Amino acid sequence: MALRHAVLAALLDEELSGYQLAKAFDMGVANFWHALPQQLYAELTRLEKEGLVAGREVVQDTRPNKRLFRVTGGGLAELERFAAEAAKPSFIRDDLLVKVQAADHLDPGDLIARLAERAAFSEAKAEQFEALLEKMRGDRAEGEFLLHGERIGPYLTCRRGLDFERANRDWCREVIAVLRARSAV
Amino acid sequence: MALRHAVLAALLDEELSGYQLAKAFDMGVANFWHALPQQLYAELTRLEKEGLVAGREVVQDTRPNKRLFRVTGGGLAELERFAAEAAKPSFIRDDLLVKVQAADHLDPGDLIARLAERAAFSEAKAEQFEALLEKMRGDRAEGEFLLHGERIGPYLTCRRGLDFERANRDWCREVIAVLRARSAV
DNA sequence: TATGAGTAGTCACCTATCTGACTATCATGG
DNA sequence: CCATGATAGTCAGATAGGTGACTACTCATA
Repeated sequence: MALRHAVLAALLDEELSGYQLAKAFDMGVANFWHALPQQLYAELTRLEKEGLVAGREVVQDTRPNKRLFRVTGGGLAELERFAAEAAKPSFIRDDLLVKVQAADHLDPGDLIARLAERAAFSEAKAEQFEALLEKMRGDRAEGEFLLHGERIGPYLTCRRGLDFERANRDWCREVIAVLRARSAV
Repeated sequence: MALRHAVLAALLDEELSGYQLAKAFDMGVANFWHALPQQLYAELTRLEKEGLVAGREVVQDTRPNKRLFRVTGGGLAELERFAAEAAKPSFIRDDLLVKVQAADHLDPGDLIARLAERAAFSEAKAEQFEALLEKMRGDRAEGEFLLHGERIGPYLTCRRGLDFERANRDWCREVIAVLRARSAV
């Protein structure tokens, strides 16, 4: 159950509402975890009950009221504990890879269409990540920022996300090229 | 529910028992999916009930008997259907990334230890994949194999797995270097 | 003046996946 | 002769994660 830890990690730098957190999980946090809003609200409720985050009601006149959450000392301790235990090895789990595995027995046209979709998606994601990275490091050079910046955690995970999406995009294009070349023969 | 499709894809080229399938899911298939033996036996039972795979009993005198499964016409049709529908975008979901996201608030020593573990793990995985790729393409050059080989699906997914693990390894090493440099300041 | 998009959040259910314990038999090494 | 590991498979139960439907208010725009 690392969703709870992903939530804690995302709340470390900013006080966020469930709604804002859901947005974060669609952007920056998406580099390392994914969750739907419903899961996040549920997790925040649990975390608050356990004292790992603290919420405070913010009354807004022009919009619906919201609850902002921040990580408590207990929450930070829980993250420390989590960071100290061995991380489970991660693996790709991807529909598209399953389809390519079966490529020799399937219609290449369908496959090429899926690969092209994914290449475009990964390209767009990569651009988002690049923009995020630029925003985080400001006008500093990357080396300088990584050595002296205050919040490098999100930057480093975003870098991993960027490389991942670029690799996805390149792989999709290579597979498309291979399938096309074989069809042409 | 793509586990069923991962199982079908894995059974396309070879007739396998549940036990052998579990081994495949620990090696080659691990490039795109992961599952425990229990899940595989359960899935095979379901697939057989739906007529997507067919099992046959093989009596062995020296070992316990086993059931070998192959994909039926219905199973292949199901894979075709699956390949034609849009693939869900995949995302990294990784404990280690969660930990790095929180890096600015945690003990760097713990983190560096986890990163070093992962780098070693990814390095080992990458070597396994390299060996698998060599085995698959035999003495042919890669370009030649991809153009004229018979079973390129598993090769292409393995290539993706190799790149993924190499990227993991490199990223871990970079993060370690950054954390060390900041500690030294 | 509807209509849709954005903000903010909740409920109920379902299914996928993981954990841990279990039964067998045979082969190998110490 | 006993322990270990490989082969081959099963069951029960827990938890994580996903799906779909829903409320309610405000703002912009067509």
